[in-house]
Amino acid sequence: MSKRSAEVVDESVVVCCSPLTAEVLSEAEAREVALIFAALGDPVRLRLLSMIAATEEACSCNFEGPLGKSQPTVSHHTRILAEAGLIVGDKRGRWTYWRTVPERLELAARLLRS
Amino acid sequence: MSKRSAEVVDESVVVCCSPLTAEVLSEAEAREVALIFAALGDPVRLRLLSMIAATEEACSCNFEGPLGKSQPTVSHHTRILAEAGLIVGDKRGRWTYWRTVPERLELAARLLRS
DNA sequence: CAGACGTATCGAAGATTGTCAATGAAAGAA
DNA sequence: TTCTTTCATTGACAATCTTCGATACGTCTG
Repeated sequence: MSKRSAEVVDESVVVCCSPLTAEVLSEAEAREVALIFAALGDPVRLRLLSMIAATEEACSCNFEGPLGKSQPTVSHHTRILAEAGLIVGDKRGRWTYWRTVPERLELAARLLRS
Repeated sequence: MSKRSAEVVDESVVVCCSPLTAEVLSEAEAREVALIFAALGDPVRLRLLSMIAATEEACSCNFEGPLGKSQPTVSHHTRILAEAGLIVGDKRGRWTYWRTVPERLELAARLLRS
């Protein structure tokens, strides 16, 4: 969380509906959309995302083992996914429970449909 | 082209249909899917892709100006998009004409739908 | 309170990536 | 043939990214 919290997504440029193939992207639009796909462009984060999706209410401690990555590394990746708006974390007690943001995934999918 | 040609996509792991959120990805699957999204995770490549989609039969020389990038840089990005299977190049005479691969974009979109 | 636990942050090492000047290769024009 | 044009490749550098050990922070337990 560089700004305020993991669930804050920069909405300075509103990425809405039209597919990439419908009109040429401006530089600002491209920069924001790239943030979403870049978050999806890492194998560890893809597996992390699918693990979070597999269980509602997944806590970070469940990921280190299956991913074979250290705790700081897992924390780093959850942060990037959260900054891209793809997941949100719910801090309850000592644990942080993560869940996906279906609308954000749907938005990304819409961008790719022609 | 590290292997044979820009349009050859490594199909060692068949990425087919089921969304990321349906089941936990294996490491090999994640690695291949990440290749697609990583290709989409750069602003210059996103604009390049949308430019190619905007005109059927787009030649590389049309991109340097609008993108504000050098010719080798444009070539580098078209190669990455091609290796991800998102575009294919048709070399006719002196020009290379690029076009998108809708099925590949549709596949990427399907991976994101829950 | 002190200790254990889950997570985030810091700092640094190593790998990967984006970029461009220089060069090469292939095709048409003169 | 020689020159020009279009694109790919090479080599190099800076910026970014992935990773982890060390450390700090907040929370629960005893």
